[in-house]
Amino acid sequence: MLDIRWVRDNPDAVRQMLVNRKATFPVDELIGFDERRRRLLAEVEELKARRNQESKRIGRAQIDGEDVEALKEAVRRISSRIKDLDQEISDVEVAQRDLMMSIPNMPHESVPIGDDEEANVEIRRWGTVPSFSFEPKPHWELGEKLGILDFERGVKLAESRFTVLLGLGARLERALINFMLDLHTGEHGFKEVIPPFLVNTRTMTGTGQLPKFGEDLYRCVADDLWLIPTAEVPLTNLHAEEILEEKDLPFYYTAYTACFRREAGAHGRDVRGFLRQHQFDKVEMVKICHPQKSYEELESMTACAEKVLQLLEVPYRVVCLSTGDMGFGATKTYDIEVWLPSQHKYREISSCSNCEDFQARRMNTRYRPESGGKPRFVHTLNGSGIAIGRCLIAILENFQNEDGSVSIPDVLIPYLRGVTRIGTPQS
RNA sequence: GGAGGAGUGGCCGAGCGGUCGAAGGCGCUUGACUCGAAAUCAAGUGAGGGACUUUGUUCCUCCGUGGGUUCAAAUCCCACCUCCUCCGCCA
Repeated sequence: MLDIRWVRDNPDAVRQMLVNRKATFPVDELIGFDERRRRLLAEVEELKARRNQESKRIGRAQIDGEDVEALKEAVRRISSRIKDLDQEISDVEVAQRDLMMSIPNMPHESVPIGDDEEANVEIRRWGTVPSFSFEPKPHWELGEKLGILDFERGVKLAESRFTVLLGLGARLERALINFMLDLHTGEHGFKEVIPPFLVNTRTMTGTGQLPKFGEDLYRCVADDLWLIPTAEVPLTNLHAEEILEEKDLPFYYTAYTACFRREAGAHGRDVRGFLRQHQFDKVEMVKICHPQKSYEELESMTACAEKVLQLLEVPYRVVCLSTGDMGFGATKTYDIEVWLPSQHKYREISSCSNCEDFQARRMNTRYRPESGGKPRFVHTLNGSGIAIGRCLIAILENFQNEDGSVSIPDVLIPYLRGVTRIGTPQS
């Protein structure tokens, strides 16, 4: 959520942002609501001041034994008018807030302006793309042949885009989770969290999934709870409605959770394989920090995600998303993309974003400056650290051998109790 | 799920329908005392929004949440939420 006072003073900047993001939003309507709200507020507050004064007068007059009926009647009329105005204000506030909840965040000035992923800017590459002496197979072929990915039974148990992991596939998934959590807690200073996988509407609204993107979420209607699409939601909301001490900033949280996404707009995209699932595992990183530190925190958090791939020795690149490709709440986003030999291109495996105070406003998460003064909004960041399923894909494809077996990256071998290879070599 | 009890400021805890944004205590901040600390004493110490002669004064709102009664609600009524105790069920 943006600051309405800032929007009021900078409507043209907001309009330009909407063009850059290829979004539409009724800026004038919003400003109209705000003007009306403030006008009504001034009127009702004056009436309330009068009512409070007159009521006290009635109390005193009664003690003195005066006749107060006429006074009462006058105040009754004021109260009735106040009630009408309060209702009107509440209606305007609801309407205004609904609109405010649907404006995307202002991108940072360093973000490339463009319509879509074509305008994204590559920042750096790491590792060498493997060259195979044979035609590398896609992960779904490798996984099925090795008996570690079962797509048919996933569909049987649930529906399409659900997959069963078996044997060393499940073990590898779990090894990746443990490896990443150990890295972030042991080397990067994150506190490990196990949050609820279902959250309420308020929490979903705090990070920006609601009200706009409900179609992408699974919902438990009977209990009015939603399955989390990412651990960003519960982790960022840990401090919702709190005033933190400046000296306690920053907070670093990491969590493994399953993530649930309806993929409503993705029909026909990545239909084969494990890349795009309704349920997938992810280790997430969240930072809650001082406003002046959020951009350096974005750089260091991206480095934390990169470290995972460096230790696994999987080639990747980092891109800075353009205004048209960036998420709703972000001011700046780095995507990390891993090399997938079967597709001969880089595919997203992590997304690290600074949201500045956009989510903090929605959640009402503030800190008290040490120098004194009013509480101020914190900045929040989130990043995949990293997507487990896609990481498993990257390992299967990049570490495949000609005989269809897959070698295990050195760093994971202890996590697999010494297993160095999935599938026995045939030659 | 059934039966009871409770929700007040950072914490504990008072609060006859009007002078209560809320006693008292703890904690915290500042000052005095001290070589320094402790103790003691004094003062201050919630949040949000608005106005103005914009660092000070003033107004409005907030006592779990939302309604209602009333000239006036922390205080009365209703619903909901959360927590605690006991019983039942359960990984």
